[in-house]
Amino acid sequence: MSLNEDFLKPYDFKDNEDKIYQNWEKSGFFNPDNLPGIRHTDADSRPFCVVIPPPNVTGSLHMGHALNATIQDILIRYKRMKGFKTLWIPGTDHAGIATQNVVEKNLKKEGISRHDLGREKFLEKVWEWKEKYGDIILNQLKKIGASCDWSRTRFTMDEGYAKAVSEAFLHYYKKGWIYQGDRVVNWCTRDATSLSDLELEYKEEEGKLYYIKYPLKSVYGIRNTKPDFVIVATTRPETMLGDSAVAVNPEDEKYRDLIGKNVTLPILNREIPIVEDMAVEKEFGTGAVKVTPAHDFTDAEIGERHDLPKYQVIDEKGRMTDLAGEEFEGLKVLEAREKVVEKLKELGLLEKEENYIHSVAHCYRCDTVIEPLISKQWFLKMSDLGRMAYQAVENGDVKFHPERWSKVYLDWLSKVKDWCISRQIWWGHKIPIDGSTDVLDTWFSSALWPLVTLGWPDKTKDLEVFYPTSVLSTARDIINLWVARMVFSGLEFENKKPFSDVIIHATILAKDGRRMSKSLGTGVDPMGLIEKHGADATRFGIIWQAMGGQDIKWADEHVLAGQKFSNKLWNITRFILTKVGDDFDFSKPDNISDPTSKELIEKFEKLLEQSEKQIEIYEFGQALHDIYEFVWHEFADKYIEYSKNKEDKETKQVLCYVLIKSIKLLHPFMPFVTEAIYQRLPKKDKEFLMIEEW
RNA sequence: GGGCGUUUAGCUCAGCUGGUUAGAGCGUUGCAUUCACAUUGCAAAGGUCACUGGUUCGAAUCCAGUAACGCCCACCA
Repeated sequence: MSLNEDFLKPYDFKDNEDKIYQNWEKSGFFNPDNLPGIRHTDADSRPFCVVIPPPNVTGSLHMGHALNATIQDILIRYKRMKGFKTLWIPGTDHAGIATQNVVEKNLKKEGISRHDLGREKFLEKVWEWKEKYGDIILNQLKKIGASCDWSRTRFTMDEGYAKAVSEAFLHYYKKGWIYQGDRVVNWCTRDATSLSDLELEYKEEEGKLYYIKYPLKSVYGIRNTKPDFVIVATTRPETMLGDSAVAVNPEDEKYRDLIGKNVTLPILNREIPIVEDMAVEKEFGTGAVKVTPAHDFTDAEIGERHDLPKYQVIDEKGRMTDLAGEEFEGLKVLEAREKVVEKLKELGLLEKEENYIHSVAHCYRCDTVIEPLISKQWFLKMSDLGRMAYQAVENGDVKFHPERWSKVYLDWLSKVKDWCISRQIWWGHKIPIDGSTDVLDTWFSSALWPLVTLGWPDKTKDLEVFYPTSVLSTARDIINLWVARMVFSGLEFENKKPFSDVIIHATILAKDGRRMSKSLGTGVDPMGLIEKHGADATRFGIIWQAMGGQDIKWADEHVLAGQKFSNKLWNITRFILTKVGDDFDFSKPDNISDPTSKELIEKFEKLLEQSEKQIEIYEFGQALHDIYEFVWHEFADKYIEYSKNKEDKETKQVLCYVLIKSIKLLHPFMPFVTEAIYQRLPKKDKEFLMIEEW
């Protein structure tokens, strides 16, 4: 027979990948409604459904996305070929603060701030931006071969989503689980919004520990033999202006006699009490601590226990308030710090200062130092929800892979605090109570993702058929931020866990083990790899290195190996087509008489069985290694060489069988080249390898 | 302060429940090009499996401890 002309040169991914993807999309088979019925008797009657962790609309694909997309696509393609009704829902997240920041930054180039525009106009700009750039990342997913059902694409601020979010909020509200409270929150003075604990990034910083003398009221001017001061140590002297007590540990001998007495707060000359509290560490500093209930989390709790007044001395913009006193009002925090220290020196009340390294919270988006301050926020009670989410994993309803990540999840939930769900930004879902200008934390809407993508709160067919979904694959850093919250949302609103298995995939690091990041210049761009080596090769390179969930120190050469492997498959096919000519046989050989052939088939059968097992337990890297080893070194290097001086029908049949089965086996990993090969096989009435039986 | 992970060939990593000469990819060296493929084949070099001690007939693998590196959590002001 004559070969297609393109078979006469090496495999060219550029000639094939885009074309093939378009044909897949045109076929409609990404949509389970169009998929030919369940073809397997062993297929579970349940469909197989995955929701994509929606990437931010601001983003473009990074290596983590590429890994995660490949993992999900492997599962989806494998299950589709196994005959399951298979659905992968794509979409994007509005990513409140992140997106608002990007748009603000763009406006800044034109010299405009969001306040110049006003809320409504600014939001128009954000929507414009979203329409223009929001789909980039989805198109990049197509490039990598992701077989998502694009007709079901969702956005966390689309119409249905807004309805769902408000329904969820009101549901909690009616249950009495949502309340408003004056609380110390993590405040980003740049973004002018509160942040949750999970949105912070701690960094080790060099600071100073200041030892300040607070004059003892009761002995002031009476005796000079005993120390006249209580000395407290602090890294933030400016907050002393908001002090309402000094606290000591009740078991601390040094201060036992002083409990209940008063000291005079220097500078402001306010009289404040000395209280006892277990939260105070005897060993730290002097063992006595200043208490600033409006600007510190621990202090707020101490204040609560002792009914202390709260003096807010720092405002939402990070400037000192009138309560800080005339000479400090209006100063920035750091300016105030300097001035307070100066003043204390003047008064002779600064005992000493020490260099001190401590970790300081920063905004994870804009890197500004967090200012804990008291403000009115909305909270969601976590006691019941937290327990529900905890139990789902504890009793094995939801399983983590690798299992060890369940510990991270359980540890966090076992001491979870109420969730501050309000944010003072503009881009997001408005809190559905009249008069509130706050928006909800982005994760409030993300928590509903598996529900809303299937139609909730409406009782849709999709919800009935596909909920709960099967597997969630995601990164470790959002186990608490996102996974835990989806679990309790699912249980609360549909009475069912949102998914059974959670894959926590590897983190891809730069080759030297550092984080991949744009600013460090350590990032590798997956789109660049696809451009250079093809999507199959990129997927191969990624999965080749993804062994057992271990972190990956990225090594490019495996992508090259993947590209070579594509070409190898191509040439194996070319050889077999040339050899068997019109005798191409798609049936499985039985009663093999030739011992070499028999041995090969036995090995192959074992590989098939083993690969299936490995995919089922999410050991994709190992599966790929084994398949590669067999196809290249058993089949090509040995058997094909052996077959060269054999012309019998049996040998030819074995060649055909192993080839066709191998490209099926590899299709979930390398969908393009395998499809390209399949399309060139002499088979009547064929559609796509994508929907062939595995 | 807690928790977790890693340490095997020059580099990136496999090695499951302990069992013959410890494997792969890339790299290196030698040989082979009218033979499906040079994006190739054949062959070779290269490892006291972090360290110490223990269990065992037998340990890269199990146990205890040490060290180095990395990550996460926590209210040390």
